[in-house]
Amino acid sequence: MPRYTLPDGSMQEFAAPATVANIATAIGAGLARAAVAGRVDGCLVDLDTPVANDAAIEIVTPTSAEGLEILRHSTSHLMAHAVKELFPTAQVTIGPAVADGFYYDFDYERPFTPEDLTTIEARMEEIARRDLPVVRQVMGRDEAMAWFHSIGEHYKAEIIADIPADQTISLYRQGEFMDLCRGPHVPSTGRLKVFKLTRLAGAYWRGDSKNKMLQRIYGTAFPDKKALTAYLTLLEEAAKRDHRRLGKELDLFSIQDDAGGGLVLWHPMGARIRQTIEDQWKQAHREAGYEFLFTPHMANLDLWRTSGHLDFYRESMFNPMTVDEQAYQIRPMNCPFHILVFRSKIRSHRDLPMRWAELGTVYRYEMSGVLHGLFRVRGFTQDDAHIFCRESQIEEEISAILDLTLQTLRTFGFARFEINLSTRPEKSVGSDAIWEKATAALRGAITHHGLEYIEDAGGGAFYGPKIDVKITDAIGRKWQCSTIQLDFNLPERFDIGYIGEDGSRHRPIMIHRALMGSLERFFGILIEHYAGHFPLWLAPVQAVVLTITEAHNDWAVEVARRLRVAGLRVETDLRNQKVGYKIREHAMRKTPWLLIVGEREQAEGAVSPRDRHGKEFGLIPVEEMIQRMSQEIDARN
RNA sequence: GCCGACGUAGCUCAAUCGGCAGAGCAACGGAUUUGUAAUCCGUAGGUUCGGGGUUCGAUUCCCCGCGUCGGCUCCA
Repeated sequence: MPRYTLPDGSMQEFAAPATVANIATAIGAGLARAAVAGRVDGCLVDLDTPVANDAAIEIVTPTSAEGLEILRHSTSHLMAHAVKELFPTAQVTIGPAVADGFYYDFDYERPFTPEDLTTIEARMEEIARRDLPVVRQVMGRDEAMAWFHSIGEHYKAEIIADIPADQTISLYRQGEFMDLCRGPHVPSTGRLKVFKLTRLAGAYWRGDSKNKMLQRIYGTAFPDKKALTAYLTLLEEAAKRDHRRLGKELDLFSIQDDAGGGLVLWHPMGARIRQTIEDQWKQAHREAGYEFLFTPHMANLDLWRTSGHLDFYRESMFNPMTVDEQAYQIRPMNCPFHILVFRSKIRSHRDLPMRWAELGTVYRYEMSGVLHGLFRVRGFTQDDAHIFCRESQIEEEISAILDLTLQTLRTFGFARFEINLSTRPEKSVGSDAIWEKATAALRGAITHHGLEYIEDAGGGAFYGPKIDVKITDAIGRKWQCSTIQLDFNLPERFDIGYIGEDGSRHRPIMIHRALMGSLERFFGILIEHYAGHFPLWLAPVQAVVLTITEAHNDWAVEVARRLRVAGLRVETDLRNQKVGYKIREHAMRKTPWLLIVGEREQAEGAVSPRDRHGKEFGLIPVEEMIQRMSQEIDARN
């Protein structure tokens, strides 16, 4: 008499071993209908799996992350099934669920077309209507390989060869279609109702550019129509916020062939925003006890040899140039220069910690195909800093950096963070002792802030552990900008040291950190986060004074002058146009405040403000308006 | 770099089967003196991404190049 424990602690008792589906039915018909798989003592299984003994049972539905993943994975099989029916000579390869849906890679003699996608989708719907049971079966390794070879699915056979010997080889059959898969899967194709094929792409077999290029079809699936619609709406919203589009519309920046791909030209309005960002950054760093450095954009190649970049970073570097028969390298990083400054004289333990920041522009070679607006470029400015400190100072410094990081990100309107701690990888430099000590210090700094974190064991760089901070934007997308990395390698390579209290020479700890990462990329993220509606303190034009008729020009100019004196970025619009015309234009430029001046305003020394949402405020004296705007700006922190 | 799609005026887009390259917005000129998201009239604007080919004739078809966009890690 097996007894099954449910997540809420209650029990279900059966006379004989039941399947997961039976248990779901016993709990409720609605749950049974929604169920896609089960979790038995923590392991995901198909619904028709019998559970012989007492066990903890959980019914998995598409409302959970793993249930949705199963739904999508099953939909990818459905797609492969449809493709095999329509194009029998296509070979199936792999087809997992991914973040927003799923994909399946095929090897086929000709490229698929967008029309094929429509056909495949229609066939998928048809197969779903057949409501074919999806059945798991286990096969011997050799038998499975032979069978896949016999039906011409050589990729599948190759995959089997790579599956560890201790793992069971399972296959899933739906009608005539049988695919190698670990599972679990939905019980029948009829369960797949809401899906959509989204795009075609090339993808290398096993992600390796040395291998054959396969054809990838992306799609997505959801538990219900509403969720799919919501997803498509999000995509539209993201497209509306696209920084490349807004960058053009608002005249913020451009990237032109005449200069080169991945090289950003900041136009005046974009440059204003950047200056505001930089001012904010500098102020925060001064307050946090940083000094600023300026270092060159290129250096003798030997410097990069010493730093080791020439060995392990070469494919991201531009080729060196020749200067007076010497090789020079445009910089992909700033750190070696900061080390040279450190090394320029003898340092005492009393000097430490030293915090040196630089808005350092670097150049990195990116393959032409990966360049993408401001997000992936070849020249960008890092808000870089290096802290040289003693071992005993690590935790305190990391803690201070975390403070500065979160404070900075909050200022820019990000409130949700995800913190990742990456620890020692297999290949690494530095002693066990220092790794342990440093990792503990990082962990300590995070918990000291009362923050949650995700530990990525073995995910650190070879030269030290690190903390990465991800932010969530206004439409829920995550971006990693901030990084705090310990470095046990460069101090060694450059043989830097300080004189300790004991009079002997010690190796300092070096911390690399960037809060925004790349100014270009961060700017792109800000544009999309705010959808171009920058908060007042960042807006390139904070207010436009616009007149009703020419009779009010003098007053408009005077209003603008007073705002400007108060430190506000203001323009006038004196054109002989109707107010509606001018309002529309400035509204489209997303100007936060429009200050309308006419007869009444002029007579009373006032303006009639209109905010970016179209809200009107009546007559307000100029000085009061200045005060209101100043308060709005000060509220950013 | 590789696979696929795309490339027409500053922007957004049209141009039937291969037959005179167009519209709206923006720009410029003029009129209008206007109260909360587009006043009217006019003018100008083109190497149809570049090069080559097929053709009487190419924005259109073919080849090469350049660029843009979507992808190329997420394990069967």
